[in-house]
Amino acid sequence: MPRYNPAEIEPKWQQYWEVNKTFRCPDMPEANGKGKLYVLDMFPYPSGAGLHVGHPEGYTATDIFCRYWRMQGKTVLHPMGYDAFGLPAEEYAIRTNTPPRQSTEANIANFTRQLKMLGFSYDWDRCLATTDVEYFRWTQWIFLTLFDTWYDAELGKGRPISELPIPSEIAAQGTDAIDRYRDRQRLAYQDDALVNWCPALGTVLANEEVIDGRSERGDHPVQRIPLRQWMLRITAYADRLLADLDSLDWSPGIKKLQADWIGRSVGAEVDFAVIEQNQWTDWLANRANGGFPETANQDTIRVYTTRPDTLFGATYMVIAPEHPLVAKITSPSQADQVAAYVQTASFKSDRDRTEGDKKKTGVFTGSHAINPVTQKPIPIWIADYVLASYGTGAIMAVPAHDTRDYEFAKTYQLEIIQVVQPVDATPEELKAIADGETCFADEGIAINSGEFNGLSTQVAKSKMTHWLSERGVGKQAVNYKLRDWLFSRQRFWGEPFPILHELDADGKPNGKIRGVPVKDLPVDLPHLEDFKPHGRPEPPLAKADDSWLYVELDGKKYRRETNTMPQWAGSCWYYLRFISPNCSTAMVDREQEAAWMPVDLYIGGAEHAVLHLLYSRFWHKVLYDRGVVSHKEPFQRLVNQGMILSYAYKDKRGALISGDSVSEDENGNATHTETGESLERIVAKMSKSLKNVIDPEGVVREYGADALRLYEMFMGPLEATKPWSMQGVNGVRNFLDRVWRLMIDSRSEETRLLDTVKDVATTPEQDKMIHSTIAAVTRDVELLSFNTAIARMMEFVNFFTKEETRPLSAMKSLTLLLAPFAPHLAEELWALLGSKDSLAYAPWPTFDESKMKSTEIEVPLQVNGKVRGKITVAADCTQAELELAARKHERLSELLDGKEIVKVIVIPGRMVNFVVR
RNA sequence: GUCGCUGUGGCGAAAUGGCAGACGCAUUGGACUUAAAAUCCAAGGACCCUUAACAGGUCGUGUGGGUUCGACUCCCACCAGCGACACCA
Repeated sequence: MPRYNPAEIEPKWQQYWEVNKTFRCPDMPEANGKGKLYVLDMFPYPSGAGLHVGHPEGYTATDIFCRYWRMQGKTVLHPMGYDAFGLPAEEYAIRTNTPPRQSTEANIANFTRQLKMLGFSYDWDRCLATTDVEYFRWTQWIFLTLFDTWYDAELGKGRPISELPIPSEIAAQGTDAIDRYRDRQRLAYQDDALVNWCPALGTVLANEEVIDGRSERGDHPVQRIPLRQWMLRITAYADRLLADLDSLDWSPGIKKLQADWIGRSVGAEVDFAVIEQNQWTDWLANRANGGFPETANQDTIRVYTTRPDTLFGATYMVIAPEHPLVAKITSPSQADQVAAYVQTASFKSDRDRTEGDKKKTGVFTGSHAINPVTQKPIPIWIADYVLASYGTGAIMAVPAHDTRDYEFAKTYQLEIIQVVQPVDATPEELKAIADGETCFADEGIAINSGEFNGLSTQVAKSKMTHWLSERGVGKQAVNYKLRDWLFSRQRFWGEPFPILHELDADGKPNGKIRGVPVKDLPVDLPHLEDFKPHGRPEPPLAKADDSWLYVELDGKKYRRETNTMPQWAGSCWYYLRFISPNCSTAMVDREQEAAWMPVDLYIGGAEHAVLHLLYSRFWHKVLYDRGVVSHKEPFQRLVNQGMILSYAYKDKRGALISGDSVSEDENGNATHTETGESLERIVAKMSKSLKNVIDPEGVVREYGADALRLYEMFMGPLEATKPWSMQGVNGVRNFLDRVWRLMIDSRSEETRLLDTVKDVATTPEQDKMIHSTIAAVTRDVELLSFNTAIARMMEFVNFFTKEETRPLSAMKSLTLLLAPFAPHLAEELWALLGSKDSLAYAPWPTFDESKMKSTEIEVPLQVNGKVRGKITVAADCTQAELELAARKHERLSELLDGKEIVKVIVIPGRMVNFVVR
């Protein structure tokens, strides 16, 4: 009667673990254990929809890893929490006019219930949410630290703002000037930025949250408007964020993604004088004395180029429509055209600028600048293919050697001069380039470039840069695609900034700001009556009561900052809080931080490959510079789980059919169960619109949590994208049933071991199976190759199912191997096999290699690489013996008869190959 | 457009230079059963030849080429699917 019944044993063991605090992690790693292991999942956003089958994929992988290493004697830190600020909760609040905290807490409770149902071995006592006031107290504290830090480029290190050297001319202007100077240097600073304002969402968005001119969330249009915003100076850390990637155990793909996002390039800044040609000699002489200025003067346009070697080919210039010199250099005759163009560009979203046929547009300013090497005047154009936010917002255009400039020059009939010659090109290609019929953007040999002729691109670059800097006209420069991080949001449901704006006698901000004193943290969110956005880019917190909004401190009146932080803020440092979640004196306990960091294994989806990881690394480095943490990098090893897809079905009209009204025949042809119409099967992301969402809770109800866990791991490699199949779940459930029946008498009335499970010695053949399975599962778990580990356990079970007697020791080994994968079933069997305690800390089985080997092995015999026979020989057979045995093989000797044997390859224990003619 | 990942039976996959398809699903056959379910056992890449049977042969890991005694695996070129980025000078 007693069949394997997960509905009964799973809640039982979950309760056991909870009551006994089986997975509570000590404050510090065990002194006499085998070391610490910090394994982290990317914590979820607790959406109202509950758990998705994608969540348990990574969580099961880390859980198996943790349970395995606990059994191997490591002290394991394995926490879980919630990234709970964010737009959906606020949108729900706006719809229902209930505080977001309410729905957030309900969602968290639901997520926790669902996660516990899957039997993960988290230390739930460490659970936290980014929305906990005691958590964001420290998020605000970190912001104050960023606010209190400037980046010392010479030392390559963030330092307290009090240590910032004040230039004497600033100091001479008094304390207000000093304050303004300091505010400009802080890692957290305010700037009038062109922001992505999304009217539909009522907020500005980070560049990364805008996709093709539309919001990533909700797909609403986004406009660019100037607004005073908080920025974080992540660009100061660009070099370190790039260089320290080397030390990390991440996949090359993710590293490359990060490196490309940072986008470091080395080139030169060059000044082009916007003057008449007859003023050139004076200008140059002036530069030769004064050198290359820190910032460009009013009469020059500074450009950034990665190809200074092509300067002789710079036949025109382009500045961005937002460039500060636009008004100054526009000639009266061009003023109308320029104004119209600039206005059109400002209304264009990024999508309009980049999408479509990408035909380049622009307008002539009427002014010219002097090319510093040819000393000839070249026209200055305005075009939106030049971005204000990269480099200097201006370029020298070299149409012969840059595809964008080439397109533009062709459109407006601008001059094209070839200055680089390809090294290997056909005469036709050479002619096309020389005639301006083709653009050549690669490296080659300099031509038409005066004294630089004949130099390779690499040499010409450095010689040209040197030439320019000697004359004070240019210098070597490094640029990054990475921009400073736009950190403020005009939303309610986020961390308030711990910043106060000083007010003058009239109650107007006077431009001075200060941080909220640390002792006054946290700054909690105010109570709001109304959550509806008002459609202006002014934050909802501005609607708070005066009692919250206005503060008096040291005799001065202040108004609170009303922006809130983006969702990234809380997730930037949660891995640190898990180490000492209740520490009330610091964001993380110093000693515990040093003991547990870095995170040894971090698993999550690839969608966070760039932003979350980059932002976290940035904060971590600032905290490192300020002595809060002891390691340069937070996440030593990173693994991205693959996406789980699902089958969806379309009928002939393309309409989507729900999976439960589809039947498939043995060839995978799908038909509609009601109409009999044949359907097309596609594999796609799970979505409501495709009617192909799998609900993990339903799977647990029908098959059990152990089956769900096992299936998610058995589907394929962790990092691969793979489609969900309910039949596959049934398959692994079947395996768990077989494990149960291997040991448990399913015909008895009460749950008890089978009579065939006996405490007897194992046979050599059984030993071979036992030890090779232990060896394989151990290796596979360490490599995160869970699908193959499960396959090996299946082979083990298939083998012992056929054995008349099942030695108790073998059954115990299997139970322990299975424990990380299917912990509920394993605990139940472990108890039935006679143990009183949980197996969570039972020693992992060990293997003996000498018991894994057979005495005899079968070796394939090949002729010219084709298998023509097999022989069975002793496992330790030598090369000579093996060859001799092969020659004696009946069929082989027939085939070899009369042939000339050119060569014999003998690999002992593997194969024999005769090469004949 | 650029970069990255992937391509192996009806399906999910395994094997990273040495017997392709472990393991699982689905399928088929058998045992058990009055019967069914469940369970247990077994078969299976395609094609060909021969057969009562054992056996034997050819082809086969997206396509085309190459390296090698030997290639799913390494190299070159291409095709397809998925994903990311996308005027970054």
